[in-house]
Amino acid sequence: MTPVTPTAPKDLRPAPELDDLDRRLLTLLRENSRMTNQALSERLGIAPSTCLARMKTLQRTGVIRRFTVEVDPRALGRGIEALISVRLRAGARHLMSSFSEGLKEVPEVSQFFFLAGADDFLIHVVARDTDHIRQFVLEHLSSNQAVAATQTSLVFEHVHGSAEL
Amino acid sequence: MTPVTPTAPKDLRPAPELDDLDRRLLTLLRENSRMTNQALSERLGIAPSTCLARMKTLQRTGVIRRFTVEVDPRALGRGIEALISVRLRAGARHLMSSFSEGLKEVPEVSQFFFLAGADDFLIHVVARDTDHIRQFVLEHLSSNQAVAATQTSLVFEHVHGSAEL
DNA sequence: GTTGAAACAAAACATAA
DNA sequence: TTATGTTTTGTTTCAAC
Repeated sequence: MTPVTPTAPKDLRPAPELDDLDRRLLTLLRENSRMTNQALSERLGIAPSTCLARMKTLQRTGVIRRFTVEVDPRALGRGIEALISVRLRAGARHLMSSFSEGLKEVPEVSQFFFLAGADDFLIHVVARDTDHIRQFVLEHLSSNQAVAATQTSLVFEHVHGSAEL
Repeated sequence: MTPVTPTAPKDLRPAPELDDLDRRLLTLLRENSRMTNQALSERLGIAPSTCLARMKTLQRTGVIRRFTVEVDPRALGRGIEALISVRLRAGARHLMSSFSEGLKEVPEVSQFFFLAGADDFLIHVVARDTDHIRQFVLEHLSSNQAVAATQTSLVFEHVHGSAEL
């Protein structure tokens, strides 16, 4: 029996218990991850040393995966986005793992999902224009022996959730 | 004629020209947005003051939308993800805007896309378990008069792209 | 657009409570 | 967890290039 997840298995370490303070800290960091430790501690009403200790624990235990930045795709000359659902040939599932590793490094790929259901995965791509998307599909999907079918939907708007944790 | 995008229109300000230095700076920040200005300037081979000036410009012009953090959903007791595609009733398109605003504030909603194509949008939700997802669909989608149909796919794995800019 | 130097602020760490 | 002290490191401004 092969595992369900196609790429490197993740730790199944039980989720560390987060208290209300942790959640408020994560909420603040989600809004602005460059806030200084001091500013964070003030907003939380705790000592800077405590705040720092919390943050380190959150990083060490993997609750915080990384601090990152959201970039406007248009600024990078990537004004168009698409979602591409992909179905693999029945006999080609074992190729998903290597396929996944390759995809991750393709500049147009913003994120992708492995799915349970009719389609095997869904790729979110960010590109210059529709020709660029077509080229992506031809080069990285259609030409792949493992791919049975693809379906591309252009994205009118992409919204990130902003709810509290 | 109503606009295509259902939520607040975005600036159509032309993308500011980014040079190689800007792109390298963004790449570094994407890997770790809490790197100090000094460390960033060293990696780029420029003075700290120059690095700071670049970063401020990127923020001011909207190239950098926000500094944020990626949190492991499992740590929040949200161990399961799903993608839900939604088709609206033909006469209900005018409700998309208010629908969108509401969705953004629902804690389970990680992101969503407005689409051109057969489906009207696609919602990425993060939940405790499958019951939680079912409850989300019932409460926020099926019960909505504007929704004609939904289709839920569970996510086995969610991968973020890590290609250079 | 870039720089270095100076003044200021914060981080990191240890320690003791 | 906090408060405090010390040392090291980083931020920010600005005049000058």
